[in-house]
Amino acid sequence: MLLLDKNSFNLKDTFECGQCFRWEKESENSYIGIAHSKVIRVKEEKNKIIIECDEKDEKIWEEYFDLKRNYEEIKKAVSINKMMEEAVEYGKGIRILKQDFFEALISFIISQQNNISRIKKIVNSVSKAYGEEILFENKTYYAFPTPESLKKATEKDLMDLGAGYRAKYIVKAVDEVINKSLDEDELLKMSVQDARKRLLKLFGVGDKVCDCILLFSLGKYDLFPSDVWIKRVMKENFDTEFAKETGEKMFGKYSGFAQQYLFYWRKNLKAK
DNA sequence: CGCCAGGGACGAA
DNA sequence: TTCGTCCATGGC
Repeated sequence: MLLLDKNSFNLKDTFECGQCFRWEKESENSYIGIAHSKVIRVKEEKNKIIIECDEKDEKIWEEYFDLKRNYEEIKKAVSINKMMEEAVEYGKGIRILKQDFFEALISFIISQQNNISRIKKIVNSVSKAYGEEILFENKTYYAFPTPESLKKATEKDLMDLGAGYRAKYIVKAVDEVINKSLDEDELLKMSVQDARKRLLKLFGVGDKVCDCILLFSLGKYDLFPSDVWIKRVMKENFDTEFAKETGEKMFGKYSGFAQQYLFYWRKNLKAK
């Protein structure tokens, strides 16, 4: 069990800002999620955030929840104008989760041209069909499948689970992970530019999905993944069609954080 | 019914 | 290089 000060960690902001797909609200002040083949509950009580976990796993969750990072510093640094101040204020409890590489790879392939509730639905059905069962408080949950297990899924299987035209992308990505043509450790050793180039070679992985994988699982925080919402907010506020380039120039090593505050704010709050 | 969703492949110009 | 068009699917 990890006990944290509530400052700069809000459950709703972190789990519902669109970065992850396997967390569900359990009650007014608790969420249950599946990550690293474990089910875990995070609660908010008084002024504390409580991560219910085994003592032996604390290191895992410390990394997953990015607990060592000073988010107050980041928020100050990206608050470069009125809009950013507003976006940061709206999403001030966001932490960028460090998710499993294979899970992020497949999940963000699924995310393309899709909406968040359906992404979650598909990721859950894939997990239920190919992931390991986890029993938690007398309920069965399913871990995100290993590459070896997901290898059993054919394109048709994945279509039947709702993946749509992305099914063929998933099959190929799984193959490349299995045969080590795509390897997490190798990506980590590369420069960001080289890691991008490698991921962009994958069938069905373009700029946006590539940046999400790098940001949300490999800790490349100097990227500014640009989807329709980010393009919209950058166009509206900076009159630019080049959201990614402009964002990365403006926010540098904090691009990924800035991007997440903006996405969450623009998508949920601003009408029109 | 048409439009949209955390896009990308593909062929045409 | 850039630009249309198509791709599955469900919610509204």
